[in-house]
Amino acid sequence: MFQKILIAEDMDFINSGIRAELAKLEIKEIDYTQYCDEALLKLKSARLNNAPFDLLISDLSFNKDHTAQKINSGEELIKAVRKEFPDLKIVIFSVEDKMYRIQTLCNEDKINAYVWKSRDGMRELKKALQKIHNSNEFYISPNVAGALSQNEAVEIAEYDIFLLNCLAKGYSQEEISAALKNKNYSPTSMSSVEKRLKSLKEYFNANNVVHLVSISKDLGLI
Amino acid sequence: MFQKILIAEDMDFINSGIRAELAKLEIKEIDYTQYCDEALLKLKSARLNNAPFDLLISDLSFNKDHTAQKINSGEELIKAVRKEFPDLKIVIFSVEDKMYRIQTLCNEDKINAYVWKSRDGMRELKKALQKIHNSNEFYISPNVAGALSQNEAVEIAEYDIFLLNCLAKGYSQEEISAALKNKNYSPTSMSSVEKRLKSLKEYFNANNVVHLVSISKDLGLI
DNA sequence: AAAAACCTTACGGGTTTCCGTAAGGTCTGC
DNA sequence: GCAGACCTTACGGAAACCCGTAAGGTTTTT
Repeated sequence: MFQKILIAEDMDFINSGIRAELAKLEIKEIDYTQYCDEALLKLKSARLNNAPFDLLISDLSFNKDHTAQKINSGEELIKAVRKEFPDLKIVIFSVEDKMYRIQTLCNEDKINAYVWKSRDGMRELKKALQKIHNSNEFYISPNVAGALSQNEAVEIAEYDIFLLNCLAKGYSQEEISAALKNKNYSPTSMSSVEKRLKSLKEYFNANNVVHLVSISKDLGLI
Repeated sequence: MFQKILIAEDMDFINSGIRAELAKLEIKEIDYTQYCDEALLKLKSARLNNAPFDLLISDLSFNKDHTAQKINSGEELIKAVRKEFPDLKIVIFSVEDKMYRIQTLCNEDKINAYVWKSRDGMRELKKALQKIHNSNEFYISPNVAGALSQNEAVEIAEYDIFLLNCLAKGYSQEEISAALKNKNYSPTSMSSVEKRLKSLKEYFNANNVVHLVSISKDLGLI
């Protein structure tokens, strides 16, 4: 089994749960942190001391608190870790079930397992550790596996996210056009905004822009 | 301290964490369940056996699974428990920070503590147990205490929630009027819908209906 | 180099929403 | 019983959005 595991999880009651259960698996060393910056530091420090971690288990959302952080989310942490440790095995343990975010993590950040924080999340976490330790197979919780089996990934550009965010904030199309100019996006005309919104509505099968924004919130795009 | 505690929490990894930490507090008996129906049954059964629980710690959201339930949420569980056990101390331990839902629980369901599942959630859970055991004082996590200190609670009628849900589903105002007639709400004219939406926008300080729906989702109204 | 394809923008017309006003009905207070 | 307040609805005009078409510029393909 894994010998040295780092847990990056901001909630103390979840940290306790994971540590209590993993302790039963005869894992020699289990360390943990509630902060992303400290997680990266611990990984680096361990490598320098010739006693590297062989697994990182990380949450995705880290609530802000008084401690200023350079790395503000699990996604940022995973990117930073993957850059620095290309071969380290990484398990995401998250409540997130939004298709868009899971796809990005699996396809771009090359995580080794995605475990959904469901009722049987701990049981699945253990299964995932078993599976990825012995092989290079990828593990994903059955309930969210559908996020990856879609024929087409949701490919929404940063431009579109910006549009949707402007809509959600109550901007008119004229104001959206002005905001696009402000941020040096291209194109910026109102006609472009109209056309892009029309195609987004078609893509998501939305009846109108209210529906579009509602769907986007449900999908976790904004 | 409390002698016999029931934990109603659907996630196994959180159950583990809470039990592990509470075991350190010399609480004689800690039972748990992942299902609402079973929670109510356990409370009733214990009373019948003359060995009642003196505390219930419950989550709010319980994901559905294959096991059919009559009670489908923490809110429903709390209502049912409060009806049957008026004096039982109840602590909510939840990730929920939406003002609207917290207000309803505290004002209507008379819970004894609301502990937000934050980074220090476990530490706060312990503080809450200390506080409510010794007295009838109410405990709420500092971070979400603001939800109760608002001068006016958010008082949105069922009619308004219906309106907002229709909007989020992409209905036009004409379609909303028809849906209101269908459900025997009153009033139902398009003019009434216009006027009610106008006043909701004013109430929430929304620029337009897209903004209104976005705010409503953020507040947890829909 | 030229043609074709694609992108951006403007524009006009239709539809929906927004907003205020007015009329009629109901409820409340005197 | 009546006046005043409030609610519901209709309506008209303005504003915003929706949609297709057309023109000009840029990129790609031949």
